[in-house]
Amino acid sequence: MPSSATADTELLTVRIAELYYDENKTQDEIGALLGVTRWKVGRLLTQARERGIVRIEIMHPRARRLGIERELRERFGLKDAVVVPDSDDIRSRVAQAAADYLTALRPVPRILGISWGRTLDSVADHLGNGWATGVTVVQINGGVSLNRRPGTASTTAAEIAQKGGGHPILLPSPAILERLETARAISTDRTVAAVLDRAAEANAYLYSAGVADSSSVLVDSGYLTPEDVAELVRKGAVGDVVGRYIDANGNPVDPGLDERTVGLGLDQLRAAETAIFVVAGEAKHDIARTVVMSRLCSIIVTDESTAAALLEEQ
Amino acid sequence: MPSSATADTELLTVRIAELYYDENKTQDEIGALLGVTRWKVGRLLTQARERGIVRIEIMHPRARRLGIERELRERFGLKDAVVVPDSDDIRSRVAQAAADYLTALRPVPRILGISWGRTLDSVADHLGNGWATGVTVVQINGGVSLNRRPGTASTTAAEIAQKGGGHPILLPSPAILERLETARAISTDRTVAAVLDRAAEANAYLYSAGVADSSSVLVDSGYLTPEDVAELVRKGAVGDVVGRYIDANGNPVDPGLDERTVGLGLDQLRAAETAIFVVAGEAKHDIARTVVMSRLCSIIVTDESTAAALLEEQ
DNA sequence: GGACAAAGTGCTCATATGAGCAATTCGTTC
DNA sequence: GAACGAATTGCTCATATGAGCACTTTGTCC
Repeated sequence: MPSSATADTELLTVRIAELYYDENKTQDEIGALLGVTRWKVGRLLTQARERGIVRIEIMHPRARRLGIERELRERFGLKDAVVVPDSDDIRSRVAQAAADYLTALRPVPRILGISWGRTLDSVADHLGNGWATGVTVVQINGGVSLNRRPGTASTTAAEIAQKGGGHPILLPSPAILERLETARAISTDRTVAAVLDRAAEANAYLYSAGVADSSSVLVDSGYLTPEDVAELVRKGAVGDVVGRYIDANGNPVDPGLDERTVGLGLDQLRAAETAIFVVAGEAKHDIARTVVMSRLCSIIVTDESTAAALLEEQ
Repeated sequence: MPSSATADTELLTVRIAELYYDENKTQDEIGALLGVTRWKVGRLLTQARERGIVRIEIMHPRARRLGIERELRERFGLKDAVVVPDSDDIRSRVAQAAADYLTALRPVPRILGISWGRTLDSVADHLGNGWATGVTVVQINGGVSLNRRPGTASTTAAEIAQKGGGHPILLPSPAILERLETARAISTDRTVAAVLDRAAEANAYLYSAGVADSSSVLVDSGYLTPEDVAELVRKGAVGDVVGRYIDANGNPVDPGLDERTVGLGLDQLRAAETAIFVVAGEAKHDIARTVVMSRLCSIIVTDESTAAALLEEQ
């Protein structure tokens, strides 16, 4: 009777698991109690764990998924990856994880380049005081908001700098300019150029990405109209990274627009030793894939389902 | 900064737990990796388990709650207790647990006394072939169904006996008789008396209990009318055990009715070495309490929430 | 029925781990 | 600032545990 033998073993396994994990008896004791050798007890316990009869879970808002992180690192050649288990407040948990990562980053960065947006804001909130000592926080893309949400970009930088015992350097420029000449003029202007030079020297970058649709912060802030974005999408735009719209291959969708965008170039980001990319949420799966595949980041901080989406193809 | 120190420790604990349980690294390795001594790693792991950061669960239909079982044994002086975790099919899981218990019972009973009803039926179904060798299964209370469900009681006994390689002995009598004289006459009748004698000799009893309301099997089978039951409830009936209605103290509610009930007496059950009581479900919390408190059983097989209800009072 | 591969078993031994204890640090109270 | 008790730390040592291996059992194919 093979099936009943299997059932017997399974039942035995369950009893053993209970005695070991709930009653914390020793494998010897269990063996004596149930009439099996302690080696068999040990083997059945291993099986119980492998077969999922015994489930060990780490229940904590700051828990991570190290297994998936390893897969991401290996699959995409990343320097590091941080994956947070799915939950109802992923955005906040991912931001927390990014803040934790930044805090634990060694060597402590002397200059940190950051983008801006809702995600970065949230990371700033989750950072603890003293996360660094005397850090210079430089904006890496134009940050003056044209419409509402005044000062968001600058307060993010200020908060991160202040909590790291340092000071922010703001990029005094719009994100996107209307005319190419203006963009060139502003980029070479002493005050702006100096900031971009500091940005280029940063030891680490921390940035997020936007989705290419009318919900974009760039639309919200008045740099682009919903029609502009629709046009970009037609040309293959997946989303924006530090203000620059890219296609599925990670290249600027619209070279003209790209030239009118003020800030660190994508290639500078690609060349960076430590480029930390923070993404969360279903909507950003596509742009996340693009960023990771086109090697725009060396480190990713994300949620489990985004990570799964990245890993699932072919 | 006390709170931030606490937060740090907690975060460290989470990291340690991940490395230990998910990545199965050794405590040494973890210590080296995170810059703490291996003893601290060990201590934090213990804390993590105690504080519920690490949750170890045994996910299996036949899992049990040994901790609660121990409490039940101690609190009520039971010989044994079997508690199954709550789930959506408690009835079936509890029946399975009872079947498992019976199978593992040593010494293997030569004579088993059983009651009948939905619960017992289910236990019979869950028993495996060869659970005993040559067992005699005796009905301990009258079992002829008056209305529908013909033969239910006898098939239960037959199934248990057959699977145990033995034969059933049926009690050829109604559960409750209308007149006292008939009851006396039938109980002293050779065929019935012989069965009751065997029942009294049983090495173990297995029975369930009914709730005192119109859903009772005794109503269903036509022995009592819904009005009869309503009257009994008025007199304090909580439910029935082997066909006998008892009050909260475990005494017969209606001595007249009790005398007209054919089967093993409650005191015989109380005196038994091995009286296994199987109950499941919210509705039976009260009768379960009564049975346990009035020492009608020496072993209880039940679900977690029933057990919790038993344990919760003062 | 015999031969062979696969799975399972009992064991040795190196290693990982928890209990228990002395030394230290920390936080409080005077 | 001194004195005290409580918590925390690093450690020793006994014990629990898993890896690896020879041996046995089981199942399968000819």
